[in-house]
Parts: sequence; C-alpha cells; structure tokens
Amino acid sequence: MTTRVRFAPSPTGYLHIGSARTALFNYLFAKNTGGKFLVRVEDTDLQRSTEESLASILDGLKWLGFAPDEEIVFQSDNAEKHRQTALKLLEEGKAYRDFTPKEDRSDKNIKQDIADKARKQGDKKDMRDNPFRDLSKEESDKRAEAGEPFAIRLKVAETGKTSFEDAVYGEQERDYADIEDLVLLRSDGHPLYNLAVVCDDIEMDITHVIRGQDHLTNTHKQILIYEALGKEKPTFAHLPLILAPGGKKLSKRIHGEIVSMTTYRDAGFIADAFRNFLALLGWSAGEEQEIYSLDELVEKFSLDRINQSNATFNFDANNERRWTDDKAIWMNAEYIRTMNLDELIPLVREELRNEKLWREEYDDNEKDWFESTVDLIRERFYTLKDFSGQGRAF
RNA sequence: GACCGGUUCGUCUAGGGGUCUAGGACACCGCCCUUUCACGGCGGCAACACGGGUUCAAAUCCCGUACCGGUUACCA
Repeated sequence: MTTRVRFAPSPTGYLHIGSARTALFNYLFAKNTGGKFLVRVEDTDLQRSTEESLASILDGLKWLGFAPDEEIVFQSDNAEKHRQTALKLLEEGKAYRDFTPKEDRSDKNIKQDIADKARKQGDKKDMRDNPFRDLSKEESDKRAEAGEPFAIRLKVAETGKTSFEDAVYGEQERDYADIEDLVLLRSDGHPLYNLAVVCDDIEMDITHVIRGQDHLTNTHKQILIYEALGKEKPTFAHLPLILAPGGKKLSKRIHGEIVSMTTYRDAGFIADAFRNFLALLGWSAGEEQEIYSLDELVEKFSLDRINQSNATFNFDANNERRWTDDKAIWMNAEYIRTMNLDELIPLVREELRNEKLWREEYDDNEKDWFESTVDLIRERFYTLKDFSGQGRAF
C-alpha cells in the first residue's frame, strides 16, 4: 500500500511557522515512504476564510518546495457529501437531531468563556444529558418537518473508550464519558470540522494523519466517526507544538510577524536553510550532523524519531539582532557561506534587483568580478538582505 | 475544574537500566589566526523538575507531587 498524507491548512491566516513544520514532516514522510503528499484546504468556516490567506499559504509552501502530488482539494467542494454522511448516520440511529436553539457566542473571548463554563461544571458534567438524545424518531421527524431548526449530533455510547496507537506518543485512550455528543452538522446545514475531516480523509485514501498535538482530543472524536461509519482509521501521528519564549503559545496577535513564513522569506532567508532549521525542531536523526539537504532529510526521516515535548522558538522582539531564533540565523549564514556559488548568485541577483541595486554588467562583462566579490563577502553575512545592505560598499 | 500530553545546559537536542565525572549544535566568554571585521581552529561556562520506590546499579522503569502545554464551540 502506498502511503498518502495530507497537509490541511485552513485559510484563515498566513502560513504559520508551526503549520510549515507540519507540512514539512508530512512531505518528508510521504517522500521517505515513496508515497504522496497532498494538500487539502479546510475552508468550511466561510466567514473567516479568505483568498489572501489561501494565496499566502500556497506561496509559503511553494517557497519551501512542497509541491502537492495531486490537485489541491477544497473541503467546501465536498460539503454536500459531508451533509449526506451526517444524514446517513441520523438515518441509522447513530446520530440524532438536537433542537436546542443555537447559542450566540461572542467571538471575543470565546476560549476563555468555554474554559470558565467548563470549570464551573467541574467533573459533574454528564456528556449524555442532552434531552433530545433519546427523543423518539417520530417526534424528531415531526419537529423537523415542522421546520424547527436542528443540529445533528453523533450519539456517543454510554460506556467504552476510544483508543489508538499514536506513531509519536504511543498508546492513547479516552473514555466515552469524557467526549460530548459532538455536532456533525450545524443547524444552518453546514458540516463541522471533525465530520468534514473524516469524510475527506476517507475519500482521499489518507493512510497517515500527521498533525499538531493540539488535535489529540479531536482524534478521539474522529475515531468515533470512523467507527460509526464502519471505516478503518488511518495511522495517526501527533507532533509536539512550537511555543514562544516562556513556553507560551505562538500567536499572531501577540507575537506578530515572527510567526509568519513570509517574514523569513522577506528577511532574506534561504528556503533550504529555513527548512533545515524547521526539520530539527522536534525531530533529529540521532546523530551529530545538523546540516541536511532536502534529499538527506527525506532519506533519514522517520516518525519514531519525532520527540514528544514542545519546542520553544526563541526570539527577542526588543533586540534587533535577536529578532528571530539564533540558530535559524546561524543556519542561514551557514548556508550562505557554504552553498554552491551557482545557487547563491541567482538569489543575490534577485535581492539586488528588488532593492534596485542590480546592474546588468554583473551578468555580463563584470560577471567574474561580481561572482568573486559575492564569494568573498558572503562569509560574513547572515541573510540575503546583507548583500543589499552591507554589500553596498562593494 | 475535568480529560490528555510533556519536563535533560539559556535555546534546539542525543541518550531509553551499567559505556553518563550526561554527548553535539546555537548563543555567550577566552585564546590562536587575521592590519580590522568575519570565517576557521582550540578551550571554557552551562542541564537529567522534586520526592518516594524497584534494582547490585536509575537521566533511563514504577508511583506521587510540582510546573508547563493542549483540549473542553452549532471555530478549524
């Protein structure tokens, strides 16, 4: 069986550094096993999805060199199928209509609200206390026909547990009692994330789901859906998270541009160098080598060498020299001074062009001088930007 | 709160019962090279969260505590 993995970003922002690493690990795993690397855009949240962020994500993937092996799938295109699946589960009695009016949630401090509410409930919360869970089929049908809005929830069994063998974290279990009857279909008819993901992963014949550890609890919910559908589940591999200094979550709101891939490209990073750096955040080949070409990464990558603890991406917003991780900067400098000159020249040319410092003579009668100059000065530079900044003097 | 993860130098990590007075890399400091800077070479500083067990032997296995993170949505 050939392996098939997918990178599934939601187009609600640019390509986050953590997502970029998830894409990288998916890519490396696919290539290492001779499988396929696919991309699926999770655009079921139509309110928040935008064209710009989609373009920016695709741009980031391209820059890093991860070309999908098949056409990109848009999750919203499959909404009807997802809906049918929910209806089928309803028909089979594995899901039920919930007529509880939709709660209006203010977008603001939603996370906080949910946590507060959960705290108040303590451990007394009964996940099976929905009054519509055991509504008779006749009554349910009647209310639906009368036009009363409803969401469709999965009917999770009273007792039992989900379990799976995570390729990174090992054996995982969760009691049904700790999982709520999750909503499959919203009252406006739109499928929800967990349903859509499972349907699409089945549809796309995904064999390995490699994603951030923040999805660990979703995985148990998704397994419930696989079971309700009578489908075999893929292998799951959860990745440790990348955190901000101090072990806090890395977020755009708080940390700004630092978390965006485009920042690195624009700051004069070399894609190979940044990819190399990313590969070493949460994975190691167990040897002392640290500089790896893409081919070497593909060859040496394996899921069981991914480590289980979150990594801190170190930077200091108040320090110009330390604006991003020291090691990332070092690695970029290392690439600049050791890579083939033939590969470096085009990058320098592009940088100079962007800064209006390029002269056609550099490719013509001053070619030799230009190349030897680049070769000479590159060993003191950290980024491509230095060629247009400090390199000006030459 | 509940459930689930995690914890080795400042940071990324190696190590998964004896080879650990814990290895490498980045950063930092010193020396050498160099007219200067950088590169390079050599050296230094610096870590097994804590407490109990198990064992002849624990960074490594078990239990507890602490701390950190994730999740707890008709978001993804």
